[in-house]
Amino acid sequence: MAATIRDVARVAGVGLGTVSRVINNSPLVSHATRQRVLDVIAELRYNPSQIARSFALGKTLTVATIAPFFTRPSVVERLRGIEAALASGGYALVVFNVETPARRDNCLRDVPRSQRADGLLIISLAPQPEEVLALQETGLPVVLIDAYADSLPGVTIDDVAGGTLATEYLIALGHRRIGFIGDLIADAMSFNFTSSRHRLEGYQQALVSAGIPPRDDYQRHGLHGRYEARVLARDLLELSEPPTALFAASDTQAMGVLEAARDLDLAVPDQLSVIGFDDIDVAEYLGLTTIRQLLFESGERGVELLLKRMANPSAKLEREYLPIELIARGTTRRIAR
Amino acid sequence: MAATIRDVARVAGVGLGTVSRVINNSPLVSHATRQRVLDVIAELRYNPSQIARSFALGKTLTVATIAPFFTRPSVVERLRGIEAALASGGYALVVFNVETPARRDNCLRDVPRSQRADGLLIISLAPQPEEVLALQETGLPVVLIDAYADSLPGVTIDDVAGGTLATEYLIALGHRRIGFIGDLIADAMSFNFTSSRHRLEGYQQALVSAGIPPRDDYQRHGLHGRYEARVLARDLLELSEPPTALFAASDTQAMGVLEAARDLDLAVPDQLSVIGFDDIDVAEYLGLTTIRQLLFESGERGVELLLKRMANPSAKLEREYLPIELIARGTTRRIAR
DNA sequence: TCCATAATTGGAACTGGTTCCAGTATAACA
DNA sequence: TGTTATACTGGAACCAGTTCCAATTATGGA
Repeated sequence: MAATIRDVARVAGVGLGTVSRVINNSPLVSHATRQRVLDVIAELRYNPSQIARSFALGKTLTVATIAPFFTRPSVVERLRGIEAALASGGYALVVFNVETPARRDNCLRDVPRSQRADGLLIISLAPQPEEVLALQETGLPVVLIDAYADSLPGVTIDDVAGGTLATEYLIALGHRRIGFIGDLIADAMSFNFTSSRHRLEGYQQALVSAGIPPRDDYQRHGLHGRYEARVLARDLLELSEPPTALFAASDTQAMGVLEAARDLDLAVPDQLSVIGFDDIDVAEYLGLTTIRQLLFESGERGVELLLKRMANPSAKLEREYLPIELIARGTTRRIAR
Repeated sequence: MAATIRDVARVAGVGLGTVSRVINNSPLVSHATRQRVLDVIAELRYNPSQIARSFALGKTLTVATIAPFFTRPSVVERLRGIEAALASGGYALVVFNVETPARRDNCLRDVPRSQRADGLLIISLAPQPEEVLALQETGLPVVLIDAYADSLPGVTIDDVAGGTLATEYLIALGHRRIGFIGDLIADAMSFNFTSSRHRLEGYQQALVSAGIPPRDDYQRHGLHGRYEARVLARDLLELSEPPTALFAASDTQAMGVLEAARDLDLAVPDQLSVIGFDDIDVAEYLGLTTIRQLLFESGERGVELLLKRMANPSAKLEREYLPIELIARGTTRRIAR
């Protein structure tokens, strides 16, 4: 059986409180006593129990993260930022991966309730109003990353502006027939992902502003993934009057578009321009034109907001917008009208 | 203040034990009593405290994972397998990301000690013998994934065989001048990564078996990463007698090789064959020939071993080898002698 | 030398669950 | 009707820390 603080106290011939003070580097212990206690700790190979400690303190020194599809490169990069920021603050990171709507709902309900963590980060999932209420009722500090909900703090980008930026760029290159490939609406609804929807909005706005009527048959939606995007894009590119440019709501989907182009022997960018979103790691490798967002930083900043909120739960609600940037690479080009 | 089990007991007019039994679905409660308690629980919005629960049970219902560079696609995929397997067992996953040798050592020392978790999975890092001892002393069940250490259970592949498989394939295609790109030895040493080293061994063995003397100048090592591999490969390909085929110790590095070939206007596979390792997601997209290993499954199997060990810590040491498989795609071809 | 103050120290009470034993009510049966 | 087995129920003891108050010892100054 592992030694407890009482064993240490007994063997060292001191009181419980003294051992606790030694463990916690309290200055209220004489040098001699501290040394004696430390010796006994080493002798008994005593390790304070984190659980007991958490219990007594009422803190877990842990932050939970709910992330959908945490293998998606963009999510991974955010998680990395989160982990880095937490580790430097002495917090551990518990990760809940969500791959089904049912699990999304369960996690959103149970994780805050379980009091496993002192704070919660939610990535890319926007809680519904009633879920927000339930969250607030638990009193657990929450910060959203890449998602927005009324009365919850968060770190996001302006996805509508991102969609506009991408589309305007294509328009500026002379494209008029511009297609969009994004997440399945129903799917996005059940998870309540919002980014693809907002990017689509931005896309439509840009078209309208340029006097180009958005065409329904140029907008396709499917499960998020390279393969699905490939199928959608192939379909789109086989229209009798196919788009000359495609805007994909994520780089992953843009990769599917590139595959579709390859399938159909369409040269990119000569016959088809492609623009993605996120600027994930492979985008550079592929020479993919895309909208860059600061994924790692979004994690870092989310943690910062969360820690602030944990320190002072009644602090005013902060919401941070990270910048986006067009990264022009080799999958887009100017066309003659 | 949140309600406690005592509040519920008082309001419901029952004993502590009864409430506990209701919470834990014990059959030893009459229907009427159960209902009354459940009503009070709902009324008070009572949520059992996980911490107190853990404390009383002496279990955290949590498993910790130490992973190096958890943004590497191969690591992410293993983590996904781990998370999936844990979630179905009701365990939460705490992740520690290691990106420096110092943090590696800290994590390996502190995580088991802190008793934050009921079990520990270590990915790709092989503990040194003295670290193994320290681990065993804590009594925490440990399973290694993609790593090997004496007297610790683990899930791995045979990396030497993988290196041989890749190299023999290139030899069978007629290549005689075969280069190798792998992790920096010093770097691998300080983290104690072993896979790249073992794949190199397999490579050398295959060459020797085929009567091809391994050449030192055909073996390059650098920090793990696409960019570093690109530089190494460019260097290698500019030798006066360059290799006709390159074996990269990972798909990420193989991507760097492909970039290098592009830099030097070498057509792949016509002028250069490239083979990678892991079969990560993008490998298929790139048409990269590679050695496939079952990453997701390695996480799942690791969890299974761990749970078994947690249930019975004195169970005999199990070590599992997952199969590997050559996936021939478009970056390799037969050459004339 | 004595007293006030500061520096240490000890340990009871507390955190919120689980467990298990003892006690009570109820049902079944002779 | 009494006896006994069975079904429930209550709550003390326990888990291993932290905190804080009271007690003790040391220090400094008059």
